Amino acid sequence: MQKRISLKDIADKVGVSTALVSYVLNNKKEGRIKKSVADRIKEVAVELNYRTNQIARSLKTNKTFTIGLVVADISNPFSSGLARIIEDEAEKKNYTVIFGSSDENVARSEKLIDTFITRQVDGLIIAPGENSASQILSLQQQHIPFVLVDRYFPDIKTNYVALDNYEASLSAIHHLVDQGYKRIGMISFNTSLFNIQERNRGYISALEKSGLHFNSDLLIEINIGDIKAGVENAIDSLLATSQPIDALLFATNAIATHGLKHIYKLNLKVPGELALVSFDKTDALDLFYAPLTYINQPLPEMGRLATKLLIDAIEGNEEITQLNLPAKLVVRASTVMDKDERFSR
Amino acid sequence: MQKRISLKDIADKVGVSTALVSYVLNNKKEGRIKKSVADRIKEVAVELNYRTNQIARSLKTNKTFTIGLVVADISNPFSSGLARIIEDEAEKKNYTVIFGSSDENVARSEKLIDTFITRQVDGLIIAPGENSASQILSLQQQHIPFVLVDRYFPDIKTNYVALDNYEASLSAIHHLVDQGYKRIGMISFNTSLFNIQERNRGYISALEKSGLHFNSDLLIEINIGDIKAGVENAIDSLLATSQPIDALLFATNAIATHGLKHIYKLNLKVPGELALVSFDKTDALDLFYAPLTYINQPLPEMGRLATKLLIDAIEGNEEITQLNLPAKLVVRASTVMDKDERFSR
DNA sequence: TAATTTTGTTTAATCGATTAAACAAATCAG
DNA sequence: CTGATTTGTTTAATCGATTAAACAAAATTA
Repeated sequence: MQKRISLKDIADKVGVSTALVSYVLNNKKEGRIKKSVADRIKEVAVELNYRTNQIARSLKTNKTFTIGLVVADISNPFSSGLARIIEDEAEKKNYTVIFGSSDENVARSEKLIDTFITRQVDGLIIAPGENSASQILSLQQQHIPFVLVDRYFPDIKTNYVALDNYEASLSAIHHLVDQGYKRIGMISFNTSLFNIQERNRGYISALEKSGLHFNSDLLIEINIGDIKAGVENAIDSLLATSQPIDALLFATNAIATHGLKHIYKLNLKVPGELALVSFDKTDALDLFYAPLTYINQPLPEMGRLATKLLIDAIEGNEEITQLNLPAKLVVRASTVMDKDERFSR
Repeated sequence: MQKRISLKDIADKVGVSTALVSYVLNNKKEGRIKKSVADRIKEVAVELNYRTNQIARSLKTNKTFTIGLVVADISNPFSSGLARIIEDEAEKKNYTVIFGSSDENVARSEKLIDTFITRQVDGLIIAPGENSASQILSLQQQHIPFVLVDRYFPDIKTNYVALDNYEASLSAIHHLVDQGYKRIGMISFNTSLFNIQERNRGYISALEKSGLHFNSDLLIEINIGDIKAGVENAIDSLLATSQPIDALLFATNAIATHGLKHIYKLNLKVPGELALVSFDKTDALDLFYAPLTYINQPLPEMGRLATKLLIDAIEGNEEITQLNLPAKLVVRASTVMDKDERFSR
C-alpha cells in the first residue's frame, strides 16, 4: 500500500503550514484566510486526492464517529433488518457501524464489547444476551454511552428500545381465543432473557384472563442452543396426547421457521387442525401455504429510535429513555378458518 | 465519558516510563525486563482496567485490523449470511468488520468505500454494484488490498470469489429439460452486472444445447429498483399468452420471494402448472408449499475464501486469485411431478 | 583492575491531525 | 505619525501508543 497523502504533503506543495491546510479543509477561521491561498489549498487537496486520516483525527479529537452494534446473529433476519436501519440512520449523522454477533454467548459478547471499546467507539447499540447484565453495568460505570435494543434488564436503569412483549403475546392469545381455539400451546426458549419471559408471561396471563386454565405442559421452553431438534420434539409432544393442541404460538422467528418446516412435513392442516401465530415478520411466514398471523415488531422505529437515543447520549444527553413499543398483530390465514371448517369443530 | 486509562497512568503508578509499560504489555523484549517490575505493571494494568487505545496504536503502526465490507443490502439474507461468515473468519485473525449497504447505487458505494479508506481499513471485501468498475480500478491504483465477492468485472484483474453462474444456470435449465419442461422462462435483472449476465447466458445456452430455441420473450429482465412490481408483471406476461411457460427460473432470491408470493396468489399449481427453480437458499423457499428446487451457493466457502484472500493480500501477498466456485442444484418438489401429473401432460 | 558485555530502563522521535497561542505584517484610528 | 486593531499565518503542544537508540548500572571477562 503506497504512502497516503497527508496534510503535510499539501502544505509542502502549497508552501504553507499544515495548520493552515487543516483550517482551510475544515472551514475553520473562515474569513481570516486569504481567498487565493485557501483556493490553492483546496485545489492541491483535490489534485493529490487527499483524504483525512480519520485515525489521526480521532486520536486528537477523541471522537471516532463509530457505533458498535452487538446483535445475537447478523444472519438472522431480525438482526440484519435492524442493522440495516441503524446503518442508514447512523450514516445520516456521519457515523459508521462496526458489528458483531454474540451468538447469545456471554464470552463472545464480552469480547465484542471489549474490542469495540478498545476501538474507541463513541457508543454502543446492544441486543444483550442472557447473563450479560454485569457487562451492561460495567459499561455504565465506565460512562460509555449505549442503548439496548430488543432485550433489556428491568433491574438496570438504562436506555432501551424494546417491544411491549407482554402485550404482544396477550393480543396474540386473545385473538386465538376469539377465533374459538381452546388448547393453545406455545414454544419458547428456556432462558432468563427478559423479552422472552415477558412473551411467556403474556401467554399465561391471556389464558387465565380468558378463563382457559394454564397448563404448563403446553408451554414448552426449548434450549436456545439447538432450536431445530427442540422445536421438532416440542411439536411432537404437544400433539401426541389425547387432547392435542389446536393452536400454537411461536416465540421467535427462528422457532417459527423450524416449526413450519416440521408442521409441513407432518402434513397438518393449518388452521383446521392447528392454528399458528408467530413473532416477527419474515418472508418465510408469507410463503407458508397458510400465510401466518404474526406479531409485527416495528423494526424501523426500533432501529431509528435506538440510533437517535444513542447519538443523543453521545452528544451529552444524560436522560435515560426507556421505550416499550407496541406491536401490531397481523391476522392472516393461519388463524382464520373458513365457515365450513368452523362449523365442523 | 470519564477519562480512560492510558499507558501513562500505569507508568506513573508503577514509577516507570511508558515505554517499559508498552514493552511489558506487548510481551516485547522478553527476558530483558525484571520479572518483579513486569509483574507489577501487569498487576496495575488489570487493577486500573487498562485497555489499549487502538486508535493511538493504529496511528503509530499504520494498521487498524479492520476490514470494510460493502454488500448490496445487509438485510438481504445472502448479504447477511455472507457477513456472518466473514465476521467469524475475520475474528479468528483479530480483525473487526465495518459494513455498509450500497443499495446497488454507485454514489452510495463510492461514499462507503471512501469512508472506509478514510478510516484506514486494512482492506475491503466488496460485492460491487453496476458501474462501479472505476471505483475498483481506483482502489487498485491506490494499492489498497481488496477482494470482490459474488460479482466481479471480467476485464479487471482482481482477486475475486464468485459462483460459476453460467454453469449454475446451465445445470438448472438442463434439469428442467430433463423433467420434460419445454417452455422455460426466466426472470432476471436488467443490468450489466456480470454475475447476472452469466446467469442469463447460461439459461440461453442451455436452451440452445437442448434443442429448444431461445425465445427472448421468455427471458424478462426487470428493473432492479422495483422488484415487486417487476416480478408480478413479468409472471403475468409469461403466463398471458397462448403458449404460457411451464417452468420458470428466478435469477435471485429477492426475485424468487416476490415471485412465489405472486404465484401463490394466482393459485397456480406447482409443479403441475408451473415448475420453479431459484438461485440461492432461503427459508422462504423451504416453506413454499412445493419446496423449491434451488441453486445452492456455497456461502461459507465464499466468505471464508474471500476473507482469507484479503488477509493474505493485506499481509503482502501480491498474487491475484480468481475463484469461480461450483454451485449445487438441490432438487425438490417444485420441479418434480408425481407420476399421474406427468402422465396428464 | 580495566575493558567489555549484559541487563534493565529511559529518552525522544514518530504516526497525522487539531487548535490555542504567538507572531508578523498590514490597516486603521486619532 | 504612532499606537491599536485586524488580518493572515506559523509555532508548537497534544492525543496515546510504539520503538530505535541511548544510557546507566551490574556482571563478566581478560
